[in-house]
Amino acid sequence: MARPPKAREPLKIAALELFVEQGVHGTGIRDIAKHAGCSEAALYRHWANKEALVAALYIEHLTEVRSRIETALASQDELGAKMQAGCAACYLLYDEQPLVFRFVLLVQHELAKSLPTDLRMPQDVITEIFAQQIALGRITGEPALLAAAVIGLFLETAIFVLYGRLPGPMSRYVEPVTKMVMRVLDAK
Amino acid sequence: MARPPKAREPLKIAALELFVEQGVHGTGIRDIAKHAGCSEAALYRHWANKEALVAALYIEHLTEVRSRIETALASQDELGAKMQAGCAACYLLYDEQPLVFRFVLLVQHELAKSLPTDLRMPQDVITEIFAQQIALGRITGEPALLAAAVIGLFLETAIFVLYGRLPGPMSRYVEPVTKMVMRVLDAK
Amino acid sequence: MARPPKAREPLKIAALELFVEQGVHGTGIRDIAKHAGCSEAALYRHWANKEALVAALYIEHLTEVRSRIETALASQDELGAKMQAGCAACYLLYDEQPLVFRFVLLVQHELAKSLPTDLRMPQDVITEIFAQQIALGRITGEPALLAAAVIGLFLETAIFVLYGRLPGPMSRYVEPVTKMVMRVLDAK
Amino acid sequence: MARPPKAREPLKIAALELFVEQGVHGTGIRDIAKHAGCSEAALYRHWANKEALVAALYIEHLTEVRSRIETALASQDELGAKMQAGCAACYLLYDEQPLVFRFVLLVQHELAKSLPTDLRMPQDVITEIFAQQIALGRITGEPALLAAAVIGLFLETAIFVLYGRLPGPMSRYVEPVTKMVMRVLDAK
DNA sequence: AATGAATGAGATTTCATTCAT
DNA sequence: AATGAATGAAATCTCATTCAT
Repeated sequence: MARPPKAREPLKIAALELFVEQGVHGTGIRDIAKHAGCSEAALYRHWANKEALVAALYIEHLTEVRSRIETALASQDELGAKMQAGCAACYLLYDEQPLVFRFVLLVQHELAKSLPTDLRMPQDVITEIFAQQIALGRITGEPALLAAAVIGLFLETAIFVLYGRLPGPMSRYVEPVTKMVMRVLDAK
Repeated sequence: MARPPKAREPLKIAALELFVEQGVHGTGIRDIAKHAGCSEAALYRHWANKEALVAALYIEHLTEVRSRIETALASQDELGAKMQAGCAACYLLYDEQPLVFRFVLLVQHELAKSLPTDLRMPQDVITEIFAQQIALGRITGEPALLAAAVIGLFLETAIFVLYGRLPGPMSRYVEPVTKMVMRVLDAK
Repeated sequence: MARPPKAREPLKIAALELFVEQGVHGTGIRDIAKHAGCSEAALYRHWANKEALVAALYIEHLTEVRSRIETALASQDELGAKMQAGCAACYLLYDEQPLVFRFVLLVQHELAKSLPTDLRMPQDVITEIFAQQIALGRITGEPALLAAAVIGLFLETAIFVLYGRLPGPMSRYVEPVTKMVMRVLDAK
Repeated sequence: MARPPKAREPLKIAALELFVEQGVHGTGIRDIAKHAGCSEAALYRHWANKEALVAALYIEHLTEVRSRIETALASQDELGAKMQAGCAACYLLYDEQPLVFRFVLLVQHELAKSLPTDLRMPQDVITEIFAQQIALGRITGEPALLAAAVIGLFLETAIFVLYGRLPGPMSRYVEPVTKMVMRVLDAK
């Protein structure tokens, strides 16, 4: 049996931190390896290159976020409760693991190309929920448009907190954001 | 009278196009010069360095967007009409000059550091409008939070169109987005 | 009795294939190990390093080729018969074990330095044969020059087949090449 | 007007020398730049990468060799005279510009892939000559096979000189090689 | 015994910027 | 004035080899 990987997790942690702090392009392999306490070459045993590392991190954390949302939404029956639960789940994540949330948020546009096209995104989850609710007659409108509105409302609030335009912690906005979301949805 | 500079505009156009397509970090001086049909050194005649070019472009276009919004908002008295005018102004810009809109939208996070901190942003404009409306008793709430919600709702719709999750043109969403914005604001 | 090594043969086969396809310098240890279905470290259990593997492969296969030639030449008395037998032996090898032939052929220049200088080469065998024949008065000329001519004539035909300039199989050229060789030698 | 290129020719000369001495794989960009007295980056203004430099050098010198052969062949009417002129032209090149000849000779197999498929090779020239001579009834046989035989005979003699198996200068072999070539061709 | 992780050294290549003409 | 050549520094990545389990 070969020795167990000792650099993999430190590399992931270092990369996440530095990508959030300095941006993906602003962070070099050197930086990551130094912070992880290993050689630069070690990175290449675990990921084909820097881009693959970024994509793997993004997919991993995006999937985590998506799962949280799915779990939260499935835990409630009524639309308002679903929205509140989903919002709470994400905003708590923001407070508990700010790096994960920020990474997913900040990196998304840099990756459009190199992602698998069949990756299920949080947007898909929200859009489907709204399609269901429309089918049930609870709300009206175009599912994708409602999803865009709700997600934007929800995310930009987090960005305002991120850039200091609104004071933290994030969780304090669960209630007011949920209310605004429900007004947008204009549910019966 | 001095003859007009020949390389300046082509360089700006090329830079805008390439920054949107490949990102700022992904675009090199050689790329820009080649697309502009001039030499690499020419760029340094007009801007101190690449960073200055990026900042100048961003400030110019952001200012344009902000001015459009200010003009549109000032052209109307009532809150609903203001929102509609501002939304229409921006979404028309999206359809007419998609590069400008995308540049301002996509490049913002890449630039957080290297920008003057006193730059007046569209967010400031919106936040002030809401502060005024609150002072007038037309709406209630925290101005920055309302601004975050409205801007997010408005922008994410554009991002959905950008990535093909919603069909274009952008201008078709002026009315429904305005309606959702007004529901968020819950104006009297 | 010790159990037989399990990785040795797969490594040799994989190395041979990859060296022929990609060149010695273009083939890495990881490539070889992956193709052989074993670990990279396994290679170092059987050879001191990559260079030693290359040299061992080359010497083994070159010796095989040389032995075939020696055996074939020794099996006949008359010069024409010798040439035909040697040619047939090699061209049959080409058809039966194309990798071996190509390896010896293509890799030789890549290796000039790292080989033992006292390695007996096919060229030496041919040169000696011609020296004998000259001593016997059957042919005239400079042995090394005749060897160069005959070997070149013989090898370049194989290279033409290798690159598709002449159709295979190689064995179809035994007779015409032998005839040309005999005309070059101008034997009595 | 920009400054004239000062590094291009020194880079070509250095590359040719080092490739012949140490092999293409054994020669690094560093080596080349140091020998040329310029920076490593200078190379990339003139060629896209190392491979492109190798290919450009090969094509340039191969074309030169091919032109010499074509000129020599065209300068004579009779087959024997053509062969002698072609052989003399190449062997003189070997003596005068040994680097060029060795480079073309040693590098050929490393490049099979990255070459334009429509590159006219010396082999094509020889094959066509023999096809013509066959059409004229001067010789008989398969043009490509005769070309392989003649080229191999001719080249391997040079390789023997290159590796010290035959004494130089190369030009001393013009006459005996031409005679052997004519015996191979068995011309009327 | 055998693995796959880890590494140091070095390779190629990119880049924004400066320079010489 | 304007070009394209040249550059130093750094980035990414590769490689043969050694190490720890």
